[in-house]
Amino acid sequence: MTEAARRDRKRADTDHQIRTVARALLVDNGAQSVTLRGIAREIGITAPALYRYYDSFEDLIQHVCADICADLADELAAGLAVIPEEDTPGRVFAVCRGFRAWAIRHPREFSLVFATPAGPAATGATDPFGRIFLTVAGRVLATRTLVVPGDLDVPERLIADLTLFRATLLDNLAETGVAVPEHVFSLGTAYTMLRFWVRLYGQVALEVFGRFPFPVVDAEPLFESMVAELALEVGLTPPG
Amino acid sequence: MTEAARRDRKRADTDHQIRTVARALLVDNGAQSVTLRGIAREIGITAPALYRYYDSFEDLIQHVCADICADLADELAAGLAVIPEEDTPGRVFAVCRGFRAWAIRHPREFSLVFATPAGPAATGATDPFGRIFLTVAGRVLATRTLVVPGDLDVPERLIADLTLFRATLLDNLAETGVAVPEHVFSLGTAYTMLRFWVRLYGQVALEVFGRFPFPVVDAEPLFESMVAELALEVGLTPPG
DNA sequence: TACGCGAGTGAACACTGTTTACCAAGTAGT
DNA sequence: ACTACTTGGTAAACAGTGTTCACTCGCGTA
Repeated sequence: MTEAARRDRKRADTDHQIRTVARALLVDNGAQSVTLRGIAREIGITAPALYRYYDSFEDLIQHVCADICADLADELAAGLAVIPEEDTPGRVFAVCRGFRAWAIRHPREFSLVFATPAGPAATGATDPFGRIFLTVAGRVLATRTLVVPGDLDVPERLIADLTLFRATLLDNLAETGVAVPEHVFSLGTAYTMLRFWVRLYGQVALEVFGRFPFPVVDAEPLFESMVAELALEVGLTPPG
Repeated sequence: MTEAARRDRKRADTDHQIRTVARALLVDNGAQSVTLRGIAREIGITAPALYRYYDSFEDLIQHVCADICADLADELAAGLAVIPEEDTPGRVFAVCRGFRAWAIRHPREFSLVFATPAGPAATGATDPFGRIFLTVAGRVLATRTLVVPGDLDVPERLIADLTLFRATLLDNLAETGVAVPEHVFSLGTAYTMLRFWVRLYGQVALEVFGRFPFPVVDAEPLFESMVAELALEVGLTPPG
């Protein structure tokens, strides 16, 4: 029994090593240098051995994506831990700034995770980053100090999707141990989170991909002004 | 002399054919199926011959990107041509909706062009899509019926970049024959355009990539509400 | 002790982008 | 008209890719 456990641990060990090496290759030498043979060579085995751990190359990098998302989640959570729970504006800003800072510090990981068209299957709750954003932002908004549009103000045609979104959110929060009374999480709250995400993603992706319609020399004030405007709209007083 | 012209035309012909076939492969069989040998096979030549037309594979798809952007620009321009010049709200909505419609109709082209991290060199005015957005949106905003923040209201740290942006814009407009008095194109206008672009790109990219934090069943009302909100903020009365 | 399972290997297959040497055709120069 | 040169194209090769198949070798269990 202990023997089987040891064997399993060793397998999990090299499995972890595989993904670690893959990520190292990605950050050091770019996405097109992460290859089966390259990974295998780096850990001292041969390429076909990797098929004992993953069904295909695609399968491997999908798991690498999951790892990356987990790290991003950890970093956001760590940044959030420093800020008192009552300071909702501070927490919101921490998440936004943390996301941008991570994206800038890890542009290749960001590209891999966020610029790869995900099949319709990945849009569910299993989506790695979905959990991050849902959990982190959900915790913040659970303190319900936001000024959000009332349920009657959200566009009628959005109700169906927003209801689904809220359900996903509450499920995810409950799963991580945060119980949120359903009545404090209005459809307006869900709508606000969605708008947050659209602008945050747009701003960060444009900056990382260099797709602003002109050569921006310093994107930070642009980002700061956007998040300040965003916070203002939802009734958060930005910290000085 | 006519002989040389014929030769040049033939060369331009096959050159055009190359990019056309490359795009067809992209659209029909996905990005990973556009390959030098595949393209060559489709037009009845062999792979190394393509090097008479492009320096490398990367060079080729870069030109394909340019073609794609040109088509997008044409489509936006065509949609804009139907709407009278005085109807600024209609024109703004046409651009936004046209961009989304094109992205949904051509998801693979969209991914190729907008989800590929562009080196710092491509962020200049030579960037293919930069010209589109700049030109199209610039023409619209040249009618100056927008309610934009005054120059004194734009965040101080943004002035440098916004000034550069405005200069790029005016240059580009002048280049396409639209002369805009500099005083009607305030920094606030440039700022507004940037905010427009961030949200539009974020929304469309999230939809095409399937990266919303929950499985959206009908993204259109989400898009419509976003663009309506956006228009409202800049003082445009949305059409019924 | 023999069995079986599982990690790992080596060779092969069908690809990929890219380079080199070569070739045929047509233009240009004298 | 007869060279000389450019131009578009080819065949072969090279290094590398994901993937498969047959085959080991070692370890845990019956």
